Amino acid sequence: MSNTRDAAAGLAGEAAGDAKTPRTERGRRTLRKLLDAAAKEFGERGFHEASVSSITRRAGVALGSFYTYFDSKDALFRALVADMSEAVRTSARSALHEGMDALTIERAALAAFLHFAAEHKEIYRIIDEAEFVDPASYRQHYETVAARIADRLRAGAAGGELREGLGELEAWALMGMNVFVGLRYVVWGEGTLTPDEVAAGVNRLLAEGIQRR
Amino acid sequence: MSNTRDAAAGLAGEAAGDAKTPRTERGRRTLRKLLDAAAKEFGERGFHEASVSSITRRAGVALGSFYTYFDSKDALFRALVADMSEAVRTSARSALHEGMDALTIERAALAAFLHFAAEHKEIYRIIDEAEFVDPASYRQHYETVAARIADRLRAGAAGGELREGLGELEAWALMGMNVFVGLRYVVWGEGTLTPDEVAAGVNRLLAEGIQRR
Amino acid sequence: MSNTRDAAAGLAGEAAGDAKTPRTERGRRTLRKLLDAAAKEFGERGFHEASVSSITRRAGVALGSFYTYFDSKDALFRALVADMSEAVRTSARSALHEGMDALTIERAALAAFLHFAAEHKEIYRIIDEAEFVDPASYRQHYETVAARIADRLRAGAAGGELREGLGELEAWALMGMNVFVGLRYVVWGEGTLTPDEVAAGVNRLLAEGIQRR
Amino acid sequence: MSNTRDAAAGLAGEAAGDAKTPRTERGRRTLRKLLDAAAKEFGERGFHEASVSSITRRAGVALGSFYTYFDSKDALFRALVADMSEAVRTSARSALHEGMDALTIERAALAAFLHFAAEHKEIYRIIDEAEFVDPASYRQHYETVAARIADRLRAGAAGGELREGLGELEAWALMGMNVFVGLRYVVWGEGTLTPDEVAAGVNRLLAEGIQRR
DNA sequence: AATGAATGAGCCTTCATTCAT
DNA sequence: TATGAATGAAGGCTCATTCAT
Repeated sequence: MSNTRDAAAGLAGEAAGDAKTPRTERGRRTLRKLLDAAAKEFGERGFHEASVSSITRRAGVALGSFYTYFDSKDALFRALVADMSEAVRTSARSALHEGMDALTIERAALAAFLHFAAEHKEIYRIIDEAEFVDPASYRQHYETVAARIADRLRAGAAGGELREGLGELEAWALMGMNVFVGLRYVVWGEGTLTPDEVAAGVNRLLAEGIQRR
Repeated sequence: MSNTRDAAAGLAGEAAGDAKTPRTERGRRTLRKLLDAAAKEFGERGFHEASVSSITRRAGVALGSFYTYFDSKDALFRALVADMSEAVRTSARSALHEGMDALTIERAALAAFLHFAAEHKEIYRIIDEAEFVDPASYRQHYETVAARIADRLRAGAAGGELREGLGELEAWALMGMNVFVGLRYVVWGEGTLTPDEVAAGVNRLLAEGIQRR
Repeated sequence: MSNTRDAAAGLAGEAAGDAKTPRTERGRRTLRKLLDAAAKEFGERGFHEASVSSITRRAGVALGSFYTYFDSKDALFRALVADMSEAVRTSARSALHEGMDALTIERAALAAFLHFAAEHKEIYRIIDEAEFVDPASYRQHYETVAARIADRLRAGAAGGELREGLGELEAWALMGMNVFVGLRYVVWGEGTLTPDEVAAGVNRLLAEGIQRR
Repeated sequence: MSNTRDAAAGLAGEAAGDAKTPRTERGRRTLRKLLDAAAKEFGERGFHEASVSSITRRAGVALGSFYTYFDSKDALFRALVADMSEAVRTSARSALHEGMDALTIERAALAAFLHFAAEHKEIYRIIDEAEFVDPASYRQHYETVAARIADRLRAGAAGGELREGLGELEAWALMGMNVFVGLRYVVWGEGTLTPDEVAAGVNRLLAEGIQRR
């Protein structure tokens, strides 16, 4: 994550709240190595199985150096969650363009998310584990995403493309759909459907529902 | 969980796979106390923060007694996940009756799930944490639930109530909706909507979709 | 051991000091089963790896029954060591006959010991481990054996068959030879030499020494 | 052991196989303290009664430091056995000089061993206990020593000083003598005979045997 | 006598964090 | 900044022994 431009932005932003700001270029590189190693380690083994020493070993820095950049293992984890949360939202946002109709927007957002998840499978484990390690950020992540979706739904209704009465409830439902199909078809794979096929299928369900007409 | 009739059934069934069967009545009581204490402890503190010794303290039995009934902390957790997984499915199944139409069935299943979750809030933490502690059972839980939903959707389509082409993808989407609205409105509460209102709202979304017609 | 006549005698004798005497025939059988199971268990796994519960499991009796016959795991071990110690000495004694000359006596005693060890390989582990579990009986065992050997050597010298001046030192040396060749050729085997060949070789060494004449 | 020159050599050699090599001088000191404390602790209480925490307490280092240098209590024990085994052999070897005749060599080797044992009484307990804790190294120790003795006996025979036909069997017998007289007169003491007197007595037995001539 | 559940002290090991260099 | 040794609290698990039936 943190080796992409978006993440770099994220890092400079929210993640900085938990990481200590390096003063030298060398320090900046060390911090980057730690963050990358941590994303892999947490993604593969989960927060509790991951150890600070294996993260530093992976990053190729000394154990003690860890505490030059983070106050604690928890702080690193929080930085990472914030980083990823920001990155997912950024990826969705950048998939949306002027002039798309409301349904197309939802499809594009889901497709973007699925592609993102395909490249960063750690994201599920890391954000899900926040429920246990840092409940506040877990909750905040989903509330923020839901709020965005709700805004789009209301805008669509206001624009006459979507039916009236859509709001928070529908946003959460929609978000749940997206998360679960991502888990099933992207993370667990078994490659039956591509991200775009999944997005199309879900979009139809979203548009028409399941009732025969 | 294990103090409900359903759970008792579950215990005798799958959970027994991980717990050693007591031979005396006293032993049966001790096992029950341990399971109940564990559900609370894991629900409140999560797997890693929970300690065997605090579970036994809660249960009012000696530390060593734990190992009379479980091979390890992990084994207890697995027993609990199996127990809960079984119990959720049982609660949904028992809400369905002959003669319900396909959409009503989905609404009833969701409402049942929400009511169940309201009474057993631990279920979210415990099943979610299985992703980290026992990934196999986590996956199996959701795959089993999805398979049931998919069956119902196909049956509804066959019966002419639902549109053609519904299958696994839609089942996962539907399951995701249910799980997330449960998290938002039941577990996190803030009491804005009752379980039945949530079920009704989601059901409408499911039936018609979001498109204006 | 304890299922041989000699051992039974031993049991009624010294071992009784550590085992509680059963009052009924059923009790006698249970005690016997425990002793036999213990000899196997201690022989295979050593004192510390052996557990009271696995001994009772092997013996086919309930865990609690153990304490009907022994005060502790240590007491059982002591009983066993005494039992074996007695049995080894008995086996050597019974190999000696009137009219044997002094060197033949030593060869017969060693051969008897080696045959005994071949049938009761546990003996090495059990007696050796006494050094750690019950040092007094370890020491006593070897001192008793050495005293017997010393007596025989002195008798041989008195009878004019052996040279003058033999005593405790030579007895310990002789005992060490016997124990080590038993370890090498009987317990660790590799079947290069039979007990009788070993006894013959050692006896020649004993008779003539190693110097060229 | 490790505070002697020989042991220091041993440490750098075989023992290093089980201990992690320290990178700083301070680390080297800590490792040394642990090894010395362990030799005492194992010698006094035996492997099972010794606890890692009492070893570190004795060494004056924190509990956790133990695991900076050893993977486990077992690994420490193995390191110690290798260390001691090496040290005994070294002490014997260094007692032998050019020009000694075959019998003198054996006497000198035994005397050296007895003096060594007098200063390091732990050696008996530690090597003997290897039979239970690490059987492979126990066996290897004695096989190595026996092989050395056998080589010397064959060389003596080739040189015309010892009789023909000496080999492995006689080596084991000789080793057994040495070990047992060491146990009796050095470890258990009672100071009746000095190491040199013991060595002389055993050497005569070895040279002439016990038969009257 | 026999059974098997219950007890709890004790031990090894891990690992986040701090310190000295 | 960087390094790696040092620290010690904490926790899972074993098992000899005792109890209740």
